[in-house]
Amino acid sequence: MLKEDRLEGFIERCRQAGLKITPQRVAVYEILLNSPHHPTVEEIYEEVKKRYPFVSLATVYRTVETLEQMGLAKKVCYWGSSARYDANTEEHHHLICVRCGAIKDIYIEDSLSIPKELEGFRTEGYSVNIYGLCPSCKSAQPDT
Amino acid sequence: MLKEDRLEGFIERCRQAGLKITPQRVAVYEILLNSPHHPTVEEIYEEVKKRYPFVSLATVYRTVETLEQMGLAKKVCYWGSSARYDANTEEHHHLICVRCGAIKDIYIEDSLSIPKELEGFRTEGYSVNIYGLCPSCKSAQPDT
DNA sequence: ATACCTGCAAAGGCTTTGCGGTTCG
DNA sequence: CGAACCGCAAAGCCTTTGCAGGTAT
Repeated sequence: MLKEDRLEGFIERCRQAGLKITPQRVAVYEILLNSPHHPTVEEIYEEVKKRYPFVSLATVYRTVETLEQMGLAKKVCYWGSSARYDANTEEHHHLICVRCGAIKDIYIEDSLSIPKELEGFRTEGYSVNIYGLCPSCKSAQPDT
Repeated sequence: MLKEDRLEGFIERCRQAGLKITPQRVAVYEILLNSPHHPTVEEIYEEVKKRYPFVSLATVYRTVETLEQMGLAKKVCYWGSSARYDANTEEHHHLICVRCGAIKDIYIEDSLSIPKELEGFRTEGYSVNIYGLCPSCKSAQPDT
């Protein structure tokens, strides 16, 4: 789906839900849509600040939480440090740098067929995280 | 590998590394070995306190970090809340309850063959997280 | 004896929350 | 106009750290 359409869809869903369409809110989602590197809240905040210098970090936190509840973004957790967000709703996996925490979307074939019921759990989905060193960390740390 | 052997191995490796074998340290590892539910640091702390009432939370944090560095435990991250630890070193995946955060080890066949080099990353390993509702949360929340 | 380790308490990040003023619809 | 939202600052977790006393080797 195109980004413009996704932004439109977001605005439409806000209307339906009685949520106000504020410039900050739109900016956060738009920035997230255009960030392939799964930014942290802080990073989103820095971007939003370029457009709205008086925005507060709390607003960004509140907005990403709203997006998550609407199913338009996912919190991507990783060892330590802070949470990152991902607005890519297609099926995909993550390539994660164990040194700097960078996250990259990856589309590989996987033939995992997860049963609806597993060990008493009702399953809803799954994710694959692949760990490694990203190109820049790889060259910074030749061998270990 | 048997738990007793793993505990022995841990003690042996501590000796080699010049690390002292303190009762607290051993207790943390032993408790982790016997906790199939991937306890949080707080939960490990509560268990250790049953044996050593004066243990401090900081010690548990320091010990799990040591275990992680030795490769004997892994930090298992999950959305929100606090980190959990896993001393199971066999290849396995995780079944995670999205409601209460409980984590269960799972052994399913997966035929993911991850190249050593992927999108410029040097890969080291991967993990599969399957999300869902655990038995007790499932009954507490019949349908949603 | 002497590293290393522990407990305590304080400090440090990240995230959430309360509140008064503001803005969208 | 009124509900929803924002910015600010304070408070809340979880986790780490500094320090002085204690313990394993």
